[in-house]
Amino acid sequence: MARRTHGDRRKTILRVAGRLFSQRGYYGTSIRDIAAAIRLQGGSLYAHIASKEELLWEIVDEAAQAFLSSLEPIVRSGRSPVEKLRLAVAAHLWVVTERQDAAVVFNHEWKALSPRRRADILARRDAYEALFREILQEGIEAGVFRADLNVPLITRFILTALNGVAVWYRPKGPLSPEQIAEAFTDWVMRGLRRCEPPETSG
Amino acid sequence: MARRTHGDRRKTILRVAGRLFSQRGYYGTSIRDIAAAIRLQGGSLYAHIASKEELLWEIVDEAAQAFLSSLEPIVRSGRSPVEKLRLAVAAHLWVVTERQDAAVVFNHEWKALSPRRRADILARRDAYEALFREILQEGIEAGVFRADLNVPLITRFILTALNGVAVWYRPKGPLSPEQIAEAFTDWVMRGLRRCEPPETSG
DNA sequence: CATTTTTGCTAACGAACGTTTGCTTAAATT
DNA sequence: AATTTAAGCAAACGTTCGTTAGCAAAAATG
Repeated sequence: MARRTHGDRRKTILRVAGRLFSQRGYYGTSIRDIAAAIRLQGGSLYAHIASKEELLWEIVDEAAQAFLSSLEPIVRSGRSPVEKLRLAVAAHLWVVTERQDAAVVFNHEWKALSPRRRADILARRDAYEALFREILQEGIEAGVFRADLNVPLITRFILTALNGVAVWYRPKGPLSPEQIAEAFTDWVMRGLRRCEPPETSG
Repeated sequence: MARRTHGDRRKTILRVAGRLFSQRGYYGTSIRDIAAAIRLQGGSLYAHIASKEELLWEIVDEAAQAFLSSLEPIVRSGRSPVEKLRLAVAAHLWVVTERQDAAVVFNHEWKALSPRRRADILARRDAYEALFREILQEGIEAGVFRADLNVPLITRFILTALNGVAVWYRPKGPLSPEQIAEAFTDWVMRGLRRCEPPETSG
């Protein structure tokens, strides 16, 4: 059976820290806040963690991994640009809704990291954005997306709008991640595609 | 001539506080940080301000005013929905680029306000969003925008993408606010409009 | 020029911060 | 049952926080 309690506490701490960091920010959350949320004394956390920044790092690092590892196979697949974009949007929204706190912290609190770790996260954020740009670029070169798109700019618009979902999404709200993905894809795609007569009637 | 220095110092403090709050966040910026940036001692600021939160409030309140007062006349004008949306996007981006720090602080640091002030800001933020929704709704009812748009959702996407510009925009960068507005409007509008043959040649 | 007001300094306040220490209890291992 | 290991507490460390008090220089006002 191995051990039961060991590591569980640590995961609880990480989960609670993620929630508080996402709600109040890194500097707005104290070690004692995190401890109190699981009915511990502040100092007791240090039996499980090395430092407050380590907590932030683990949350942000895990989010970076989640984003990158979900997008890479899509970009590398042999699908069409349109299909790639559709999947990429869905994948991004999957991470954003399934790991909401980590996504918010990843997007808003990376500045609180040490310079070395901040640089690491920024590099991976850039790599992610570059993968997204690749899809748009490919679509342009394949002639399915309009050639006059400002790819870096539009990519940023898309990613910003998608990341914003992490801030307002509520699992018990009226919209499922799939519905959000569909509405977003549907709307975004129209802005990208070259003008063609509609395929369906209506 | 009235007084020369009076009020200047205060405005300087507000400007510097806005910059630091936007770069490091409210909790990540200390009174001594702000003071040091204008070569003063921490305590000296209190000859000009009542509290740190007052600084945050003035920045956020001013931004709220700027956003609302720039959008209201557009929504109330007799223009077409398409023209209203174009102007609204341009106005939003004008505020966001011209008062960049305040816009970032308005979007990211309002949580640090006292409950009463936070509620005030949230109400005005909601009012702003409602004005934006009105434009989309009007466009649907006029038959120029697609009827199947999820208006609250798309409005959120648009505003989030626009607010994101406040984070990455650089006045000395390659893109002017006007270029950003044009690319954005151009792209967004295609996702909203009902399919029609283009009116203009080219 | 005298005086009031503004501006800034130094020093300190009490509170909260992240973190460490030493001790105790509980759990797991032999 | 004895012993090692893990988990948590209470208290304190040194630092930084927002803010205040008392005093000095500078500027504006009469």
